[in-house]
Amino acid sequence: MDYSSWISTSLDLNINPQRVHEQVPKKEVESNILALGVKKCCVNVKEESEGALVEELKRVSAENKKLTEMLTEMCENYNALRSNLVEYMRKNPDKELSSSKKRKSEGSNNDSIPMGVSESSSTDEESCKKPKISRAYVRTEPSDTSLIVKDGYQWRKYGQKVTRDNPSPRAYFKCSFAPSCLVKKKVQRSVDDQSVLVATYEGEHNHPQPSQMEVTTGSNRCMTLDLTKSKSTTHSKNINPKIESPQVPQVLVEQMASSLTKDPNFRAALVAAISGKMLHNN
DNA sequence: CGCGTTTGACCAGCGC
DNA sequence: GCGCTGGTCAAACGCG
Repeated sequence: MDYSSWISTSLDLNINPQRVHEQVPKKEVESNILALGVKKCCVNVKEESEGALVEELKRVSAENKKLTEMLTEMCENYNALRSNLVEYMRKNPDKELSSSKKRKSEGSNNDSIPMGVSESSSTDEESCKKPKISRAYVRTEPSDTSLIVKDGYQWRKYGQKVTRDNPSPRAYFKCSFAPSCLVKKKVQRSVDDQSVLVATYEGEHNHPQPSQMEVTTGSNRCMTLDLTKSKSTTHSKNINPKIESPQVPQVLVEQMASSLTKDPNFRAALVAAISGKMLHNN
């Protein structure tokens, strides 16, 4: 299975301050510019600057439209890929499971739900006995050999093993809040795509995230389809993704928007762009 | 010196 | 019962 296609959901927006006025067609920018423009017009009505603002507004609107189209296209691609993947898994039902004789509960919980995150499908009775299990796929730099997944929580590594069905080592982590928090995490590179880390979470955190910022600022990793934060990125419970929901594209959109607005680099670029535009127009 | 990581040893579940 | 395998432990080690 090749993850490289469906994981490339990044908008890849260039937030370089030098170019940001061309690359960030956010409605937020538009509204800000509008608001600023109105204020400015009230104070100092110049036909010249008014014309420039109208032109700028047109340009930003066009960019916003373009971005919307890109997003629509991306969602369509996502749905197509998802369909292909479901079809593939239907045709090869034992491809993923056949390679290992699953032990204990993991076997019944790792049924391949083919997206960025899967979740335990155990019954209510089983869920009372077994910790909730979910998966997250994280794209990393191919040259990055570490098995670190920035998910906002602090983890303590307690072991590493090379498993039979995957030449890449599997790292074992416990939540650093243990023993009060018994959540465990296993991280291993995908056997099909070495640039993809597969993080398997067991259990639920009983405490808030120590650091939300690490998710977006800690590294250059691209959290691909981390639907563990699909409901709200501000909520601490983040290990119960619902990937079967037909609203997944909307979730993706929300997550991307959330990531963008939380990204300090993006915010800085936004501020620089607006400031630069204001100075330029003055 | 304290804390986190590494890594070999050990344990337990499962199939034969 | 034995061997294989995944998961965990804990001493050694490194780093700040």
